[in-house]
Amino acid sequence: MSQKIRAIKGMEDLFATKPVQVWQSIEAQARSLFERAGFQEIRTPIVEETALFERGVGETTEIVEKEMYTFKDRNDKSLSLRPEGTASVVRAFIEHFTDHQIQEGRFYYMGPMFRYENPQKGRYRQFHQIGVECFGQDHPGLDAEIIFLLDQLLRSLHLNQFELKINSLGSSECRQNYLSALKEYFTEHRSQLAEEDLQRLERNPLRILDSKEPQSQEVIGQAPDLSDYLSSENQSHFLAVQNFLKNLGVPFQVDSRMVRGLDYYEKTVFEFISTDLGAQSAIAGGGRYNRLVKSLGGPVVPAIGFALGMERLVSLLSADRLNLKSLTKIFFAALDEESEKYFSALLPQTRQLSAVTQVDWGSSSLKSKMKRAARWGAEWVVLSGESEQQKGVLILRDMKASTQEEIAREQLLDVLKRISE
RNA sequence: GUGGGUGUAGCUCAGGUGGUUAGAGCGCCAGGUUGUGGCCCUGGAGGCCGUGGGUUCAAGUCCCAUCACUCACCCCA
Repeated sequence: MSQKIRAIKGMEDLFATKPVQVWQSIEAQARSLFERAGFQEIRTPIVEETALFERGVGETTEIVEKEMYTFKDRNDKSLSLRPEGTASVVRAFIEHFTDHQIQEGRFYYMGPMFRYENPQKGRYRQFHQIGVECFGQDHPGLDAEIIFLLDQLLRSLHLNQFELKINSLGSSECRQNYLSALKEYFTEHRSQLAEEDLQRLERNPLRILDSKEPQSQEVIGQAPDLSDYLSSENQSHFLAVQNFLKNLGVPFQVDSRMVRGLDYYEKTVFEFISTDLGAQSAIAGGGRYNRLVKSLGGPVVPAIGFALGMERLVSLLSADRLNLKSLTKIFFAALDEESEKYFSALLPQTRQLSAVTQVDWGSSSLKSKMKRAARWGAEWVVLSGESEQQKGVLILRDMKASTQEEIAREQLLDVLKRISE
């Protein structure tokens, strides 16, 4: 036997009926909500020039430094599979929309993203995101509207057990000031920090704030607070966001230690987390990125967006709460060739029914046909063999009740229509 | 990249301190029941015990390596 080819590590086939239905219903719900909020779908390529992500996501981020699927094409150009959605949407926005007088746009997307990481619960190399990007305004009301949209989506899916954390990172100047203050503070107290965190001190002091090292907690607790370094304009923006959220009835917690891993965020950032998701607690996250459009070569256009992790969300949703509707299953069992031809000729009409219909081709025994019907989950079996042929009738079996009746051929479609409602 | 756990039948898993022909449940196939699924009974197929090497008279079992899966760190959705 030749070597079995398997799916790539961290990439999954999704095929079982129930999970697929859950995905479909999430996607449908998202579309419906987003469209009503004035967003239009955008589908960008999965592959982009590597430089887009380097400049967009940030060259020193974890994602770009060691998690990208990067390769050369036949022309020796460096390409990468997208590790996230925002950079591509911004690129497309600059390419197609910024020549208008009004530089605005509301977009949503859904699709696979790729990061070369070691897989674990809630983390994959190919994973799927649903995201939203909104260009053109820097208003706290919009920040709240975007958060509300995401909150609404999660609630409409009957997701329980999640909470919203928000924070403001301030503008880049505020952040610079804060960063140096933070660095100074941790350097002073370096003896009390854990080994791990000493390394972070060099690379990215912000990360020490959400360190889980027990040893460091005390120092972290007394570290300078980002909120003290926000400019008054940023402070009032953040307060306004909170007030708008209250108006909208969206519960939230301010977490002044929350920092996010992508470089482009500033001002409002937020994260939806779940307590019963294992170590990967973030279901969705996002924030404002007012300078990204410009730094990718576009005009100055403020923007805000979020991304939602499909796999994580799906793992939290129980299929029965989504009340997935399933169609009646009708199985056609033909016992001779004449009956096969008859069922075949019937297909154009049976496919009009709001039912799942399946013809069992081939000359296996009735017993094995019945077995197949049961295994498939058929609720009804339409049976035809030689004697039915001669009498011009069919047998309709109710699999659940284990009863059956003879019906005239002419009545079949009416009867099927009735049972599939 | 680092650490832990697990790899035995299609699936879920048993197989003290090495010992002769590797098991169970479920599933699958056939028959009991000639044209009727589930329940029951009988029978059957299906295993290089992840892979490679080593120790031993003897390895599913011990040792080393390697691969895969999985959880966790890091980071993120």
